[in-house]
Amino acid sequence: MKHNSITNNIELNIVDKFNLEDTFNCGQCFRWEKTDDNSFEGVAFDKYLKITKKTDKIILMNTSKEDFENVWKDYFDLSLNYNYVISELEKINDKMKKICNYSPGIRILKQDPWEALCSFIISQNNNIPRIKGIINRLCENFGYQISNGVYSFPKANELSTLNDSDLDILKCGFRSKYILDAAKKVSSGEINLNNIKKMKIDLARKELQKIKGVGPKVAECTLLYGMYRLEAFPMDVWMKRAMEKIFSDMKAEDFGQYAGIAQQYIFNYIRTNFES
DNA sequence: GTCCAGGATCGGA
DNA sequence: TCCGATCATGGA
Repeated sequence: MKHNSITNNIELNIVDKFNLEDTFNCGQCFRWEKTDDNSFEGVAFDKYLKITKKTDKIILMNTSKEDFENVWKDYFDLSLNYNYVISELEKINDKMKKICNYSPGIRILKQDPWEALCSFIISQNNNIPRIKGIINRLCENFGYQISNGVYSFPKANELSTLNDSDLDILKCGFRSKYILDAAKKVSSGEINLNNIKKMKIDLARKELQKIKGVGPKVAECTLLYGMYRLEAFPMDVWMKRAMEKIFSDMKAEDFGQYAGIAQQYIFNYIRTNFES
């Protein structure tokens, strides 16, 4: 018989400059919200978490040691030394150094591959508040209830049996048929996300783009946020703007093995500093 | 009313 | 291969 695991607060001494607000609000995830008491709450891998920062500590509230070891430690990418990553990125040039200094507390969240794929299909030609709304409705209508008012992200096989009109409730427009195509191909095994995760990146890109509604940008986001491929470098309208204005002499490949993290710092910088 | 949002697809040059 | 129109929806 399975007994309840002991829940408790888990305190982490802040490694690097880990900043919750920047990490959750930099456009890589859509299921974390700030609470009245200046914490954040969200769901990942079917687990709810409330997390907060107090001076020199990050506090994971009411969680268990197992969940920390099995889920959150990886999810928050706690094994990677971001001070080292930043020191490498700063070698690129002075502009990159300045941008690293702007929001050095961002970490790449190691999200579930299917959730990342599905979320970024929804993100196309869309804005972040509406993306969050659509994903909320997706979870409330087709996920299962984890606890009061908290829902899981529906799995591919849970969506694969639906038809187009079932998704009308999401109000996601032309993206419905893309979500269903992805769900069918992933649940049938025609597209195997676990295999793609380990492929050479060019082949991985091609495989993901076999799904309708998945082009270069969505594939790149899936690789970076859902498959921890830090060399992936998503180029959206903001990044194109930044590459023109700031890095006109550079290409994605010039940012090295941590290009994805560089991209995240650049994206956050240009999106929160847009002028003229 | 027009424009835009972490784009992709389609048809026609 | 490249380019413009189009795709739903909602907020500014």
